[in-house]
Amino acid sequence: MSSAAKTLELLTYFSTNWPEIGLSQLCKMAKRDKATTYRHLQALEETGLIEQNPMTKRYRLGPAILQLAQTREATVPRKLGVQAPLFELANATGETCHVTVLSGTTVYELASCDSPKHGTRAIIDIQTFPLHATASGLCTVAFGPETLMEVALSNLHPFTATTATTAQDLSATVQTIHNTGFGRADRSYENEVQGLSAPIYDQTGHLAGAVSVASVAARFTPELERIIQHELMIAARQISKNWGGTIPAHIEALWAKSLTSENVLETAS
Amino acid sequence: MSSAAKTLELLTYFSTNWPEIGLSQLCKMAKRDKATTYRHLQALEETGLIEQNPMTKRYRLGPAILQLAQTREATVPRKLGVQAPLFELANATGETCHVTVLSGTTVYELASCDSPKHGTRAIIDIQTFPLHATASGLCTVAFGPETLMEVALSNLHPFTATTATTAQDLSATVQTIHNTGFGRADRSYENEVQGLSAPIYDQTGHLAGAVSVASVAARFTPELERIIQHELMIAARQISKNWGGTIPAHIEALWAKSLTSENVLETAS
DNA sequence: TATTGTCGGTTCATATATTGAACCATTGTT
DNA sequence: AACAATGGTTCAATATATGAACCGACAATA
Repeated sequence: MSSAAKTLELLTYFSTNWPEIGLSQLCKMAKRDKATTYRHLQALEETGLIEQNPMTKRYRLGPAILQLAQTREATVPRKLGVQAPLFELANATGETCHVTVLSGTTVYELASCDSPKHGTRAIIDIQTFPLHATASGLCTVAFGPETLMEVALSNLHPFTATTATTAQDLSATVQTIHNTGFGRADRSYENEVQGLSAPIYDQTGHLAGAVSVASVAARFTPELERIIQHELMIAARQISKNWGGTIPAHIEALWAKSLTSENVLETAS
Repeated sequence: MSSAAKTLELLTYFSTNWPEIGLSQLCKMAKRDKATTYRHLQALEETGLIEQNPMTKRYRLGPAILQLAQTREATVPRKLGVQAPLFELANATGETCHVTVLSGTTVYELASCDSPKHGTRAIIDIQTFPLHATASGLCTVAFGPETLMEVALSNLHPFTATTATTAQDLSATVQTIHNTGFGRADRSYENEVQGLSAPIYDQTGHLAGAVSVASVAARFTPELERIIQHELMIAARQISKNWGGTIPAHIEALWAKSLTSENVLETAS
């Protein structure tokens, strides 16, 4: 491990819960020598990536980070951070994929990508996704701010025969998503479309949107579902990373459980 | 210079104007060896501070920066970044000091600090500063968004005999500020108060607010003015730095000119 | 199609910069 | 007053960074 890498690694110990760290503390955390760590901190301080609180003598993240973040934001907009993972997802699943973002109480489409694999494709041509009927919308309701449920309930337009049109229906659907970690819309928006989705997080630590796969219902099988879920996890992790966030531990846990239980199911059948 | 410092220095070459840099390019800019620079970039990439655009093979700032910025913002709010420099300023000048921020078209007080030096102090007890009558307000009009001038013109309330009450007056006052780099309010808000101020910038590169000193007019002398200006420069630079910004070159140039010309004036007299 | 220049990336002997145990000075606690 | 933290420093030992030369890939040029 290079000296530079060791130095940079120190940055990862600063967080909202642990914003200021003293020299000795940091040594314990990073399991490093004091002299070494001190010099590393010096290097970080020179660049303004950290600064020393003159009162407490402890170190905290510095102002230079704000500038860098500014140019990162200006340079790599969200849409750009989505392209590659979405393309991968479309290729791996052979289906049409979307990324949606939550803005206020509305779920907008940010980007989409068709797979060239099949002749028939699910074609979703909308700019805002209904909360109660699409995989993206449901996923957003499930993992987004709680007020979204009210908004969803206020418009339960029945797109198909299976659209959730009562509070009970919707609540049950969302509950399932809470248990599995994946949004699921079973022909509830268009008759021949089966949707699956996963939540995306950004640097705020809150849900920022969802990534989803729209399959043609006719060729939807449990096996395909498992493949899609697997690829959704990858895409959701990557997009979250590109947006400066990470998938929260409880969602990762749901995914892990979700996959193993299905394997059990499969091996049992 | 430590290897870590060299590595970190590479980050400074990324900017909004130059968001993506190839290996060879970066070597030229930093005047470093290719192998070395490559390894440094690797270290930065491991931490997510930079990433490589897979299409162009060039490097750009990475998503980890967003997370760090998030915790920096959560950890060190603006008000905290002001305290130390403001305290210094109050001590050095012996006067009452303020920091104001521009939000929309309003200038709010963010923090203030009294010097214990004098028995008589300028006491400014307002939460929003009039644009046309206070040093902070005028400074904000001069260096902030251009629409502010219209807002200022829409309310030329005459606080004192010297308050600018016509478009011509205001325009002339602002012009002076454009020439000197310092806001100046000559008994124009309160009869016994002489205000001086300097602009503050944040990570967006735009004016974020102003730092000002309110002197008791009775003891205001050219010499004190020079001292205050000098201390204002220091405070404005430091606060800007703490907010992730820097004083733009053209303002620094004004300040440099402003000070030398006054020195000439003084030595000539 | 051969030539040239440039790109990102790699190798390896050299030597330089990093390392950490021990040490010091301060501060706060018992 | 002794003690146990803290942040910070020193210096010999050595692990680590360095850069000239090299490679393969690509693009422009002739």
